[in-house]
Amino acid sequence: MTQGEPPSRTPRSRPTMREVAALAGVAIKTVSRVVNGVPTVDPAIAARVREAADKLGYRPNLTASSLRRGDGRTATVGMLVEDAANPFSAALTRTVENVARGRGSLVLVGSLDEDPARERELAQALIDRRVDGLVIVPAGRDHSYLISEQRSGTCMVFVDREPSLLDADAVVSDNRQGSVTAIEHLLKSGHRRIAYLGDQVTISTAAQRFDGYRHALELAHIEYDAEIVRHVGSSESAAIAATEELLALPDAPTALFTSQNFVTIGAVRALRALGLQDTVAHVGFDDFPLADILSPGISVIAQDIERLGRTAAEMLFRRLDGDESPTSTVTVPTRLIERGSGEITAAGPVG
Amino acid sequence: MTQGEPPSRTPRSRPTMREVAALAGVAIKTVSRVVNGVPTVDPAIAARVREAADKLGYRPNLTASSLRRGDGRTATVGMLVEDAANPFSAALTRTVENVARGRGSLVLVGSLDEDPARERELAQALIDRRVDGLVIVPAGRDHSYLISEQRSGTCMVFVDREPSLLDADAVVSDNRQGSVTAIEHLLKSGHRRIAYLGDQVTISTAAQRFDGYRHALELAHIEYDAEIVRHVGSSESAAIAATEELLALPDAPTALFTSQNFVTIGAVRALRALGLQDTVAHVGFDDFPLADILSPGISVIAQDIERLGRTAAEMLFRRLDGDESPTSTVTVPTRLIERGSGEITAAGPVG
DNA sequence: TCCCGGTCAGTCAACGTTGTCTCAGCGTGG
DNA sequence: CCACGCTGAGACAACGTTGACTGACCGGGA
Repeated sequence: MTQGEPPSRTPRSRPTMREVAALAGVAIKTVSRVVNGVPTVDPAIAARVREAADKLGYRPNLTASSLRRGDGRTATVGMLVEDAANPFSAALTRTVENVARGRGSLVLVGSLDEDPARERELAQALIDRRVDGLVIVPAGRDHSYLISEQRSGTCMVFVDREPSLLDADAVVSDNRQGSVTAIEHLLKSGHRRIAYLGDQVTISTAAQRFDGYRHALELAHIEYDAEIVRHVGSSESAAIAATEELLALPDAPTALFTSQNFVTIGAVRALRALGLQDTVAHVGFDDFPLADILSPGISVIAQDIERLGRTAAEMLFRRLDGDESPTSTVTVPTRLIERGSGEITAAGPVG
Repeated sequence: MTQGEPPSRTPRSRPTMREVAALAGVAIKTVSRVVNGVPTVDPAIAARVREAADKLGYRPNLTASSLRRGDGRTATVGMLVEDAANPFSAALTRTVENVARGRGSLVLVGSLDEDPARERELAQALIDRRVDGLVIVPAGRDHSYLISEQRSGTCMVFVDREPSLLDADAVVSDNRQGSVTAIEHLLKSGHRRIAYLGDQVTISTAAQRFDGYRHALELAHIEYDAEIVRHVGSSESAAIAATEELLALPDAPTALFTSQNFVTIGAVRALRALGLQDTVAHVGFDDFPLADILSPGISVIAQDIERLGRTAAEMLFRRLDGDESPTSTVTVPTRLIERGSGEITAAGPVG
C-alpha cells in the first residue's frame, strides 16, 4: 500500500454555465447555445466561450439539462439482468450497451438474483432516475406494477422471458423448438431413454424447454417417464446430485438433456466423476465458454445472445423514437452445435 | 412474433409533486416532506398525501432532487471496464454493484475495449451525468485529463491497473508476486526452460507480470532467453499461434507460463491440438470458469476479483463520505491453485 | 431618409425538487 | 391575560439548464 497526496485540496464545486458566461463576458444563454452547437452564434464569440469553458474545465450538467428539456430524456437506459456476473447476462448487457452507445446512451445495470422483490425495487430505482427505457430479464411472474410506469411513458422491452400481466415488447429464444431439436438429435443416435434435467418450471423459459422435451418424446411415441425428469434449481451442486441419482437408477437413461447452463455444467462434472462422459450422451441448452475444449466437446443448443440483446435494444430505441405500433414478441431461433457429447450413440461411444 | 396493443394509449407525462399536492390539498413542500420521510408532518396529512401519491402513481424525480439538494448526489456510480462481457469485468462489476446497492446507489457501466479515446469519452459521459464517483479499469496510459474532474470533487478509484499522471486511489493484484509464485512452482517440478506468453507490455499489468517472470528466473540463476518469450495481444488466436511456434522450437520449453486469461485459453487449445497437454507443464495467470474440469485441470494464479471490486467500491464510498486521507494503492494478493497442468514434471506427466 | 426584415445576443420563466424562512396556531407559565 | 416558545405548514427562491420571447443592430429597397 503506497501513499500519495489527498485527492483534492480545494473540493470546490463544478463550474456552471454562469461562471463560463461571466468569464467570457456573455449571457448564460449564449453559453448554452455554444455548448449545444447552435449555429447562430458569432464564431468569435463562440470561440471565446469555448476558451472560457476549457479554462474552467466546464462540463455540462446533463441532469439539469434533461430536467429542463422538453422531452426529459436522460440518455440513459436501465438494464435488469439475472446476475451481471454470469456469462449470459454479461453478454446481453454488452450487446445492449453497444446499441445504446450508438445512440449516445449509457446503461445502468442491476442484478436481480431471481428475486421478484428486487426486480420491483430496482425497476423503481431506475424509473426514479428517469431512465429513458428499460430492458428487463424479469425475475418475477407479475409485472402489473409496471403498467402505470408504461402509461407514464417509460418504454420497456423484456428479454429472454416474456412479461406476465403486462402488455409489453419482448424478445425471447425459441426455447420449445430448441428442446425439440435437442431431443430429436438424441433420438437420431438411437436413444430412447433420455433424461431431462432442468431449472424450476416456475421460470418460464424452463417451462418452455421442458414442454419441448415432452413434445418431442410424444412425436416419437415414447412414453413420458417422470422418474428420469428432475426440476432442480439452477445450481451446479443440485445438478450434480441429480445426475448421479439418475445414472444410478436400475433402468438408467442413455442420454441426458440439461436445459440450463449451470445444470449442464453440473451434469458434465458428474458424468466425468463417474467416468461416463464417453458413454452417456448429453446435450445442454445454452452454450458456455470452453464447451468445445472438453473431451468430448459438449453439444449444445446455443442461444443467439447477441441477437437477443441487439433486437431488444433496437426495439426499445424504436419506441423511444415514437413507434406506436402494437407490442410484439420476437422469437429468436436457437442453433444446435454438435461437439461430440450429443453424438454418442445409444450403444456406446461414437467412432 | 405475437402481437398486442400499443404500449400506451395516452402517453401523458409523469405526475409531479405539484399534482400530488393539488390532489391532497396541501402545499408542494408538504408532499416533499412526506416523500422524504420528514417526521414533522401530521400523520393524518401524511396519510392523505401518500394516498394521493399512490393514486396518481407518483414517483419522485431523483434527477430534479439531486439538482436541488445541497450535495448534488445522484446515488449513481460509474464503472468503466475493459468489456462488460468478459468474466473478469463482469465479476468486478457485480461486486461493485453489490457494495453500491448497500449504499442505495446504482451502477452505470461502460466498456472500453482497451481504447484510451473511449476511456476519455465514457469518463466524460459519466461525469456529465454527475455520477457520485468512478471506478475505472483504465485502458489509457495518461489520466491527467481527470485532474480537473478530481479537483471538481468527483471521486475515483482505479482497479486492476494504476493511474498514470494522476494521483488517485487504486486497488491492484500483486501481479509481480503472482508471477514469481507461478515460476517458482514450475521450477519446483524441475523445469528450467519456461516460456512466457503474455499480453503487450504497454498494459501495466502485463509488464508487472512479465517483470515477475524475469525476477523469478534471476533468483533461480536461470538465464533469460528472449526466444521463448512472446508478447502477443490478448487474443486467443495469437496465443495459439505463438504456442505452436514455441513448441516447434528445436530447444522447446518444457513449461509454459501464460500471463493473461485469453492467452491461457489459447495455449490450452494449442497444447491439446498438439496432444501435449499432459507433457508440457502450464500455469496461467487469472482463473477462468471450467479450468478445473479439463484434463489435466489448469493450474492458475487466481486473482481475488471479489476483493478487488469490494475494496475499490469501499474506498470510493469512503471518499464520498468525506475521507480526505492521502491517496493509496491497495495490493491484493493472488493465490496459486494447483489443478494438474502446473504439476507436470520436467521429465513428463505427474504420477 | 425611413422602414422593414433578418440576424443574433440577451431576458425571463420554467423544469421538479428542496433549503430557508415565515407565520399561524396552540399551549404554557408568569 | 399576555408574552413566549414551540410545532408544523406554507411561501419563496434556487439548483443548472433551456424554450419562448424581446430587442438591438444592420443592410437594403422604396
